[in-house]
Amino acid sequence: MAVCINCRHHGLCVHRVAIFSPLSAEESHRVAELLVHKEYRKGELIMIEGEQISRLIIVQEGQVKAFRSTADGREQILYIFSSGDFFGEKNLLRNQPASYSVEALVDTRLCMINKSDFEQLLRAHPEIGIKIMEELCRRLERLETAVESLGARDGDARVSSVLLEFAERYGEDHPRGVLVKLPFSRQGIADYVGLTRETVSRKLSSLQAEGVVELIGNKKLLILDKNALESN
Amino acid sequence: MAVCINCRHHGLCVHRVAIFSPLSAEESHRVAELLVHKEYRKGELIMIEGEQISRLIIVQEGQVKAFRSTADGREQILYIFSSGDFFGEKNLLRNQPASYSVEALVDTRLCMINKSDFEQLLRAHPEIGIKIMEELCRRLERLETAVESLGARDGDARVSSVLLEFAERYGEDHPRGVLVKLPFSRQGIADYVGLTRETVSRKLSSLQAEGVVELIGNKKLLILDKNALESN
DNA sequence: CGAAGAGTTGATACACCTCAAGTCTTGTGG
DNA sequence: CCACAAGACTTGAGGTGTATCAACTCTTCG
Repeated sequence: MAVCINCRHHGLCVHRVAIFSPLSAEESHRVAELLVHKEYRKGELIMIEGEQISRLIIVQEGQVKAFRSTADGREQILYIFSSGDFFGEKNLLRNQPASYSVEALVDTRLCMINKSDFEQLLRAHPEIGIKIMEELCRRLERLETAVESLGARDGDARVSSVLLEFAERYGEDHPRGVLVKLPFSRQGIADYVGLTRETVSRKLSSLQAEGVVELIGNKKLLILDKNALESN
Repeated sequence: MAVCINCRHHGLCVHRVAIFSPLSAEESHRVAELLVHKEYRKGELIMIEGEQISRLIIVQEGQVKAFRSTADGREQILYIFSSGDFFGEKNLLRNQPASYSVEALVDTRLCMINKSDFEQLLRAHPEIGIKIMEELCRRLERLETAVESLGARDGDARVSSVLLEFAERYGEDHPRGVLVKLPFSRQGIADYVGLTRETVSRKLSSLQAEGVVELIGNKKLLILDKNALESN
């Protein structure tokens, strides 16, 4: 059975992907054979807004950001995709070009499945369609919250809510609170919440001065008073 | 055949709904019998954020807004649903409570299909699932654009792009440009693009002064120079 | 015709952006 | 391992755009 090297070394990557969970063990192996793998270094562009790709792309290991660039040179980050997440589905489901660009935040390994294989799989396993719908609903809810945040909340509230979001996704318990590994630089946080890096820096500093968080270098942060963040 | 009065009078409402387009004529009639109808007056609340509804709700005739309310009393409008659009799918697909409230913008007639009937339909007609995925992708793209607009664009650009969006959806040809029936009051536009009603009013006035648009009462507007709006 | 609601316009305040200087961190080559 | 350079972050000062508050006008409808 011709399963790729990556999959042999790291466990069948198909198993990490929620949308393939309806597959039996045997079917998983067959799907694994359809997958093409590719690696990207931190900072490399994986997909470009407007591009017409014809595969579903799955993050096997690593982390990427999906973003749009505006005419005046600003960048708005829409999603962070990690291990098990997929993108490129718009091309498959609606024949539309990519509505955002994707860049690796760290060294990242991807799997890709081409359109016709994917369509066949979808036809054979309608439950995969259900899984995809669930994921699309989850993204809709995330974006609805983002729209609310960007449209109706001030800077303090946006920074607070992004910290809570990161705590939820990337936080780990710590004797004095929650330790969060930040997926972004200050600029990245700024591009995610629609502020400038300077403003994000100032907000974080004042949260630290208030004793709500403790900055640990530039890539980590300890949330001491979660309630204070939630009350924003 | 017990098809409801509304449907007899106005044509089978099932036919207006894109997601039911895979159904044959006979199946449409059977689905029509499963639908419950309800009417709402302008301004009435149809669904409340956090509510656990267990039906898919379809707009048969009229128009509604979907929005979230923030702690400080602001409102962020997320979607405008018109004839043929559906909502309440989060409850069905993910067992999640409603992530937004829905209010009638004009007198509106709705159809509802309950959860188990819908699930049965989805199982019998996987193409309906595909249709729903397509629609979810469309909404994702709309929200991605909204996030970009709210996060990385200034007030002028937001007003320009909402006018273009309305022109696309509600505009009709006119000798001097495109005539747009606005679905919202100034406050509504403000709640849609994340500004205040005063600011929207000022932006529209200055667009009029520049000869880009012509305000016709408060509910209509004529776009004279579409290019000028697009260059924002 | 009058009242209530919606829209406009003006003055002021303030939050965030911009620009700039300085500090801290990270990575690289000697 | 240290020195240095490049990049990231912080902090400050000043400008700008939008919110806020307030007065006024226009529209709608009983």
